[in-house]
Amino acid sequence: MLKTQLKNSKEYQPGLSIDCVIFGFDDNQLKVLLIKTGYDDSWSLPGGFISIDEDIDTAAVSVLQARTGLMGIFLRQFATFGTVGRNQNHFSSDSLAYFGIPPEEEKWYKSRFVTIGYYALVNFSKAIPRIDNPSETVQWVDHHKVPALILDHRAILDRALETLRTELSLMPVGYNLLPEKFTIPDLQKLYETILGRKLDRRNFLRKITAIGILTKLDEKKSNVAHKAPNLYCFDKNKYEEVLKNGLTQGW
Amino acid sequence: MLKTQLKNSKEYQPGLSIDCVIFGFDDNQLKVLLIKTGYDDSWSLPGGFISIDEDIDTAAVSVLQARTGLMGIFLRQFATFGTVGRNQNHFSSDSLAYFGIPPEEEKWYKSRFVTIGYYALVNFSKAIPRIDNPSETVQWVDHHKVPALILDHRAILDRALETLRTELSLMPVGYNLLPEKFTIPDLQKLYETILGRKLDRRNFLRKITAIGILTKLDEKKSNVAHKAPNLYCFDKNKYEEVLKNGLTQGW
DNA sequence: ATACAATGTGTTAATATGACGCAATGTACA
DNA sequence: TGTACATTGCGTCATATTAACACATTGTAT
Repeated sequence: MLKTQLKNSKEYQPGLSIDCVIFGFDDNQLKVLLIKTGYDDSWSLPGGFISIDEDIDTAAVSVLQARTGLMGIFLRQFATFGTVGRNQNHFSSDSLAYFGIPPEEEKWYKSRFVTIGYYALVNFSKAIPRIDNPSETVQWVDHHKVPALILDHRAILDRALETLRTELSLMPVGYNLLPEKFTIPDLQKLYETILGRKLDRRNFLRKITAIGILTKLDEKKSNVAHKAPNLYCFDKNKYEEVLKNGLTQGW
Repeated sequence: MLKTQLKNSKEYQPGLSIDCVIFGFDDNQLKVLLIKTGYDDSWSLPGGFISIDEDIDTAAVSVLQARTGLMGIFLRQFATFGTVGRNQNHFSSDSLAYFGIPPEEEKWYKSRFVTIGYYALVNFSKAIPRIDNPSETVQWVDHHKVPALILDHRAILDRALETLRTELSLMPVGYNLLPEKFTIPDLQKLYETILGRKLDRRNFLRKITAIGILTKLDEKKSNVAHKAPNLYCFDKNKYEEVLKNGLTQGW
């Protein structure tokens, strides 16, 4: 949550931070980008502070860009977390010293923080987890196998997933999580993973194609066992159109 | 936005405020509770600051309670607003002096603020608009006739209404906006007002009763022209149940 | 060649939705 | 007093949507 930026605390909006739940899809798993600090090997969501002259949305984009190297990503604010004790006793003086925070800045870091939660959907294959501090680890983790997280990050993650599930029925989400060319079974697995339940193959195909944002390519997936599924891509124009109007149906 | 609380600024979370969009329903109109300050007759959403030792949700409850006298209300955080310039040049030194802010506190008020938006649904007949400063006016305004508002409050209001519309299909909202006993036509008018379009009478009845949260009373509305409609009330238990599971259908 | 696992397409019954018809009720006014 | 009228309550029907399932097709593995 810290090392990405390191200005003087006066240059940041006080008492306010950003935390991002960055989702990716790979190996039929919904993964989340997590960070392990070198100080105490604790895991956390990637986050950062808000420059005093920066929109909160822009700050979120910065965090995302810093961690994944990606731009123009699907990014959405979903909730703000601000119970009183949420970051109480989080930073010890030792840890701040470890992170290179000068003593006169300690008070700022130890004060009460409210955090704005954003979630992002990224194309796993294009995202490169970035480390700007060698003692940090940035890692994709299956959302079923998330370790203990600092502060209330677990609750933030849960809320993000909950939001994603709800929004899945309101808009076509796959576009942001899959590579350019993909198969319908792939897309279905993505939906099943997010929703946490099985869907009927045939009904899924009918519904997803009925939306009208998929283009069937004259190409099949290669190197697969059994029958090779057809490849599809998203029709970006129609996708934008549907995003505006919203979807009606559920899954 | 100010006068509700007036502690020393050090007792508040810096750079962070709460704004509430309080909805009520009366005279077949969806109304919003607005505040006119005595200083320059400008209108704003009721809001306040967050005590350093107070959860943000609690702060929102406080604002609501201070303005409507109501407790145990449906209150929901919907978005956080934080573009850089949103409160730039909002408070002049003159205005702060008018509000009784000592000069040494000016810097705090003039600094950049991020605001957390909450919306509330209240029973109009039970809510008593409260004025804690005689120079202020607290008033219910038809959401179609909202005057110019300060800062980005118009955008906050719009987002709140948008959220309410979406949530209307996800949960039974009427419970919080209507008096204990009400008629189906009343409830329909509420839905129509929120959604901004007409619904078919007969289909509405079918759908709303199918949810199973309404209890038909052995009583008719009195003092009405034409045929007296039956009175209903909400079944609080079933309502809670449905809230948990969520609704599927749309309107 | 044949078994197998997964894909592509079609069918059908149940349910939900939207668009109406019509009788019943209670007030207003001749 | 009784007739017009707006509004309510209940029902019908055609159509759209959904869920559940059958079957032929394809390409790999043995």
